[in-house]
Amino acid sequence: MTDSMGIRELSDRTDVSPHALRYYERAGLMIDVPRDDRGRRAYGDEHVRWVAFLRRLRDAGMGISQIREYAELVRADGAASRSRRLEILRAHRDEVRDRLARLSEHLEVLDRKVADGCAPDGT
Amino acid sequence: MTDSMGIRELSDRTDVSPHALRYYERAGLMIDVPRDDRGRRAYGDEHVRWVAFLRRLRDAGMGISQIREYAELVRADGAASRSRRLEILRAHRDEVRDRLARLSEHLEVLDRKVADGCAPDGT
DNA sequence: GGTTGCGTTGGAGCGCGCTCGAAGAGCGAG
DNA sequence: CTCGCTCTTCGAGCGCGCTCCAACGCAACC
Repeated sequence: MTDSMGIRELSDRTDVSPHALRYYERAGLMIDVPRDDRGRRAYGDEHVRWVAFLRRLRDAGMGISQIREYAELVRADGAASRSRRLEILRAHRDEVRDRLARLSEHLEVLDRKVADGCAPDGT
Repeated sequence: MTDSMGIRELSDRTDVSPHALRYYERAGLMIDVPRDDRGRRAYGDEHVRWVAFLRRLRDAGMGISQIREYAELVRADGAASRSRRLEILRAHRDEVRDRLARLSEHLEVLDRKVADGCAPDGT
């Protein structure tokens, strides 16, 4: 009854490749990953949650370096950094809003072009 | 009364760098760009429209190679390729719709986290 | 003892979309 | 004649986010 999992299992549970998981660690997105007596990564459920969160930020377009910043805040200061972390999240949320707006404008234009059968010159 | 413009002017009008404009040409996104007697690119208004369209597709997430495919259809077949071109546009529009849906889900989650003040573990 | 299997590390490579630099041509102005 | 300007081509370089390899370690199984 180990309650910890190897890299393969975390990979399976998060749908993130072992290569990418090691990369995230090197890149500072996962700090202080525990090891077993043989030096192998030994993850717990909290890592499943963290990777899911991390992927969410990535999919929302946040860059690796900013996620690292966030991860370091969590690691170093915990609760004390909460307001700074919220600020990061809020700022990124605003960015996502903007991208959403621009993207739906693109969608509109595309829809119109498709509906019109496109201009004669292809534009 | 030249009615044609150099690369700098097209750049200014489209907000795309001269380097990028040359790159687009090399990449097959702009075909048969006319030259003046000194071998310099001589663009017309149709190029302004084409670059704007091209940037629209890029901003909507279409890859260079697919835009090239589209450009080649316009060039080679003109009106005859219209249905195939519409198909490409329609397919990409559907992709944009999907990305829009996923992005707004990310926005929702982010909004919720920000509103909740985030989970204690930073996720 | 050999092989299989799962893990480790460091570092190279890749695909994308530009971006930039070097070297040079052709023109007008001073 | 030289300077400065804008343009040309070719090819290298870059930032991002992985992705993959080579070489090795260690335990278990036949």
